[in-house]
Parts: sequence; structure tokens; C-alpha cells
Amino acid sequence: MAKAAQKQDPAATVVKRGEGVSHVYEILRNEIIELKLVPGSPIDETLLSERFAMSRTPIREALVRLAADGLITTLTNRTTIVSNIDFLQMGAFFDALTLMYRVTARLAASNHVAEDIPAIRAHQATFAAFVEERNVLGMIAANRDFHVAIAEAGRNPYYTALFKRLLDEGRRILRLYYHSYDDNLPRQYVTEHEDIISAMVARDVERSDALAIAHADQIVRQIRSYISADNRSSPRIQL
Amino acid sequence: MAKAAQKQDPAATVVKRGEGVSHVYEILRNEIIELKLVPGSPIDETLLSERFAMSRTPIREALVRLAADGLITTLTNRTTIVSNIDFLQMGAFFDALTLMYRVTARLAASNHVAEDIPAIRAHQATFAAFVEERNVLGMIAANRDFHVAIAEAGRNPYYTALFKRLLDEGRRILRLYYHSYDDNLPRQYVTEHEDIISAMVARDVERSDALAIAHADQIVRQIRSYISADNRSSPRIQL
DNA sequence: GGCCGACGCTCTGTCGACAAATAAAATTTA
DNA sequence: TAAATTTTATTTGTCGACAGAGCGTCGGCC
Repeated sequence: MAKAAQKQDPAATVVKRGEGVSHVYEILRNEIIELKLVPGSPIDETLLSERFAMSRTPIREALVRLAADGLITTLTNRTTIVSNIDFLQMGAFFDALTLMYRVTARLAASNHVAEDIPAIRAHQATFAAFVEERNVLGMIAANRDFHVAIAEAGRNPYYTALFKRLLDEGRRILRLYYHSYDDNLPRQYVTEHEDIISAMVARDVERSDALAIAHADQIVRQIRSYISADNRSSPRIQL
Repeated sequence: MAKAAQKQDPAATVVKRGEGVSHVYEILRNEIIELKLVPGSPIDETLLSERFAMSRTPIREALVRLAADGLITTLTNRTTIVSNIDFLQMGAFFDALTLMYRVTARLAASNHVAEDIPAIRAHQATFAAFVEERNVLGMIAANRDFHVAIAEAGRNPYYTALFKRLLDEGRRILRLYYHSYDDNLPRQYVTEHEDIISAMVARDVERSDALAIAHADQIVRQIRSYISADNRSSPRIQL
């Protein structure tokens, strides 16, 4: 048996009628974001239907949802592939990500209620724990949950939806480019998160905004450095 | 025969293999936005499959796409209904709409190329023509296309996607609340559009931003006035 | 020997049917 | 008569099967 089979495949779980589609959707979504499914690789419906022990119909509906999220690309009458990460639009991605960091932080400072805080702190604690463990992939996921919680406290579902999509895309990019662990960065993120929380609790919109900008810049800079480190084989020409 | 049958139902069109789903999707999407399908009303898959002369499978896949757009709501094992317009979140809607007006206008001023202009001007001309005809519903649709064209010139697909969704939601709200035709407003919009174009062509980011804010405020104010006019039966208590 | 077209294979798009889940109707019971 | 419960009916979720559209392969032709 393959070694991977030791860890129980969640696809094996039996689900009730009406949950089949979301079950497949959630699992595939995770595997795409975690790059277990390589960008550009084809997706075989028949294979999936065997793996999930379902007919192709619910599989296809899950794929339609993933396509709506932009995680997969459907080539009509041909095949569907895991969406590629588009380097040309990296600028647009960073721009949108930064803006969403800002507006969600601002709204959270304005609109949060006391009940929102525990969940946010819990995600931050999880994040800090992963930092101690030097578990980068756990950090990335916890970071996503932390910021989503803040966005939800801001109570603008349009922003939250876009932010989720961007953060997930960020997870894919980070997985793709992550190479070396730098002790300093994660600890700095922990501190920045703490600052963001306190500004939010104090309902200080402008400070929340400023911190969000700094945080976003930091993350963008990190991703950029990963990318350029990866491009070292084809260095930019310096004039 | 019903009078509606005089206008050829686009559902009757025969489509090639692989286009069935998008065909259904487009038509239903339009009917939801144009409120031909009333918010809250149930959607019968069997009925649709008869109407489109297709099996339920492609119909269901189209419905999944609409659900991803937030245009319909699926109640598991029960039924799916046309999404209601959520008045409690009207503030969030206006906020996001204004922000997208702004960022797309800014980006268009920065990133547009000469080839983008003709399409934008064409949409503006269409809009102006509808104003002359006093065709409000046409105006609303043309206005949407105009701003989408600007967003596309800004070349940030994340913003464009959210903006489209917001503008479509706006079309639904306007259809719902539109009552009386005011001669002045539409002409003002035409002027504002012209200003937006010239600021964009001049690559004046800040002026584009300012105009976008003013334009958005104007539209938000208009929708708000429609809504409050509609609520006249239950007036707010003035203290 | 290389290019072009017919053939077959694989995979997707669509179909009709069945079964579970829920809502509505009918019936019983207090 | 009203409430509770069983029965019926409708509608969704899932299934297995078929047919069309590409893609690769093989053979023929220049």
C-alpha cells in the first residue's frame, strides 16, 4: 500500500444525501489550495467518482463550484484543469489583497461586537502556536483564518468573500514559493497581529488602517522576495 | 397563446453540446436581475428542464453557478429560491459599491490603453441614447456596461468580478424600487460619465477618484430616496 | 521520408430513471 | 373540533448509461 494511505483519506467518509457535493467541494478545494493538486494538471471526473465512491453527477457539480471560485478552469468538451497561478497578474493580486486588508480592518474597528473578539484571539493563538512549532504551512492557514475572522467582524459579506478568495490564492502562491524559513518574519507577524487586535478593540479606525497597510506591505514584500529568489536563475538585467 | 410568447423565448434556441449549461445560466441570470423571477420565489428544476427542452442535469449545473453568484439560494433537500434582496445589508452594499467605483476608476486612469476608449465611449453613447428615450431599464443596463468597461480597462480581474456582482445587485434593487422618472438625474449622469471619461483619458487618478466618489454618492442617494419613498407607509419616527 | 486524413479510443455532456427527503393531505384519536 | 400521526405526493439528489467531441494513432499519399 502507498504510504499516503496510512492517513485516512477524507474522501472515504460516507455522507448523507444532499451533502455529497459540498463534501467533494471542500476536499478538492483544500487539495488545490495546498497544491496537492498541481496547477495546470488535468482533473479526471471518472477517477474522482471512483475515489469518492459517487457517481459523476455530484462530482461535476462540485467542479462547477470550484470553477466559479476560479480554482479550476473548464475547457469545454475537453477537460478541466487546476487553475494556473498567473504571474502577470501578481500586481493586481497584491493590490486587491492590500485593499481588502485595509477595508476589513477599518470595518472591523467600526462594526465589531464584543462577541467577535474571542474567535479572533483564538485564531491568533493558533497562529502563534504554529510559529513556535516553526510550522509554516500551519501558519499560513491560521493567518488566513485570523484575517477572515476580522473581516467577518467587519460585517460586509462582499468584502469577506473577495478577501477569502484572495487569501486562499495567497496560500497557493506561498506554498509554491516558500523555500527557507526566516525566524524573524513570523514573530514580527505575531506582533503585528496583536497590534491589529488592540487597534480594533479600541475602535481606532485610522490606526487599524495604518497597521493593515503595514501588515499587507510586509506580506507582499515577503512573497515578492520568495518569487525573486526563485527567479535567481534568470536575474533581471541591471542597467 | 400568452402574449409573452410573441417575443421569441431565448430558451427555445437549440444549442450545441457543451453550451447547454451556460445558455441556461445566462438566461436565468438575466431574468433574475431583471426581476422577471421574483426574489424569494421557488425554482422548479423539472419545470425549467421542460422549458429549455433539456434534462435536469445541465439545469442543475447552471443553478449551481447562479448560487455561486449569490443570485439564488439553495435549501438542501428542499428547494432553491431566487435570493432575496437583503435590506439589512444595504449599507454594506453601498459601501462596497462606492469603493469599487473608486478603485476601478483609479486603475482605469492609470492602466488603460488607447484601445479601451472606443468601447467605453460606445457604452456611454448607448446610455445617453436610452436617456433620450427615457428608457430607464435600458439606462440601468447600459450604465452597468459602461462601468464594467472602465473596470476592465483598469485590468484588475478581482475588482472587476466584485464590481460586476455589485452592479448586477444594483440593477435588481433599482428595478425593485424604481417608481417615478426624474428628468434631471439621468442627464446629470450623462455629464458625470463624460467627466469620468475625460479624467481617465487624461490619466488623472485623483480627479477620477473624486468623480467616482461623487458619482457613487449620487447613485447611492438616488437608490436611498427610492427606498425611503417606498417606505412612506411606515415612516421613521423623528425625535 | 514527411505530411495529411481516416479510424478508434477516451473523456465529457446529457439523458432518463430511481430513491431519499420533505411537504401536504388524509385519517385517526382525544 | 383540534391536535397528532400516518399516508400520499411532489421534488430533489444521485445513479448508470449513452452519445458526441477531441485527441492520438496508424496508414496512405505526395
